Amino acid sequence: MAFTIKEASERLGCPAHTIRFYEKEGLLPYIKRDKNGNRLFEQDHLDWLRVMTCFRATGMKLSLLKEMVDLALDGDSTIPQRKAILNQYKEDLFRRQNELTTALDAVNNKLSIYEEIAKGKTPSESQLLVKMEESERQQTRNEGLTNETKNFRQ
Amino acid sequence: MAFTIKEASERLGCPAHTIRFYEKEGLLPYIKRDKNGNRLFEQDHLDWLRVMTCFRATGMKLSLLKEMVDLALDGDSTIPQRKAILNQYKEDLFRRQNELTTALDAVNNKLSIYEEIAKGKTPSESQLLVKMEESERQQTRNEGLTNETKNFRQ
DNA sequence: TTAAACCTTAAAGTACACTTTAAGGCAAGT
DNA sequence: ACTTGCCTTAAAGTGTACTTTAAGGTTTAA
Repeated sequence: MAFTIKEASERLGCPAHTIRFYEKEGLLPYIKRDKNGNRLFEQDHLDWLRVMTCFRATGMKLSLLKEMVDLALDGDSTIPQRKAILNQYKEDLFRRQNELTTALDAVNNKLSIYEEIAKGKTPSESQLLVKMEESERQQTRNEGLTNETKNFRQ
Repeated sequence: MAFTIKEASERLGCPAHTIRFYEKEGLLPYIKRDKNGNRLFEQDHLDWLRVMTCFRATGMKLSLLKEMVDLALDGDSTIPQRKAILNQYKEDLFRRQNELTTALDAVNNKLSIYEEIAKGKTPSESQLLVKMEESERQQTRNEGLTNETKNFRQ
């Protein structure tokens, strides 16, 4: 069974123009056409598009996807190269996971500081993101000073 | 104690030009200057820069960082807005975590398919990313056919 | 005193991934 | 016949975040 570009677009939640762009970039080889030249997508194309969307959302560049497609077109002998690419990408994914964890910690810390301020408590000096709050509470004291002498601490 | 831009750059692993760019965009208020106009960074600035780098690496846009800075400059009364921004961002982080998990699953699946191929096994029909391999093994059979009749399945 | 190694600014350029625009073909319904 | 709605292409435009360039000022060591 074959799908029109609109059906593909709807199924993937991906703009038709983007799909055409991907095909033009060589990321989606061997798309057939009907007698009017309209694209016909097979389920396999949708599957691969979904994978590309997934990899793109997590930081893989189009150029790397292109490399993988080109290697795949060259046959099984390129599997070692493709394995190397995916293992490298996997490292990237782990690094991103760590970055997300760090960012979540920072956000939660910031939010807890807001709670402390709401309760009228003084936040700890050493915490990340605390200084910004302190500077805010200095703002009234800073009024009337020149820019040069303001001691805003982000 | 104050740091030059080079010292700040080295401590953060962030190009000096990027730091200047951030200051110009209003993300780093109240940086002092020495008598020659050279920037002097306090520890607080480095701390905030580190937070911005952390948030940037996890998808926060500069425009949102700018909003947060501007709100912070307006004092404690803007804490509800900043809380809303951070809670929204937290949702983004969770979504990204899910996307990473999905991508890792897809990568591991792909890698396991490579193993199966190495062992000469036929990969399961229904698995994500399998079709690409199949199409590769079809390549030899496809030779001699026109582009139109090729049935490459990505 | 002059070269190296910093620093400054403004502005232009780059990378990436779309996204939009313009111009037009085909088929089905009224 | 003609409007609607789908499709096509090539090319230009956009947004984001830097990054590089150009031109020049200051400090320090040889």
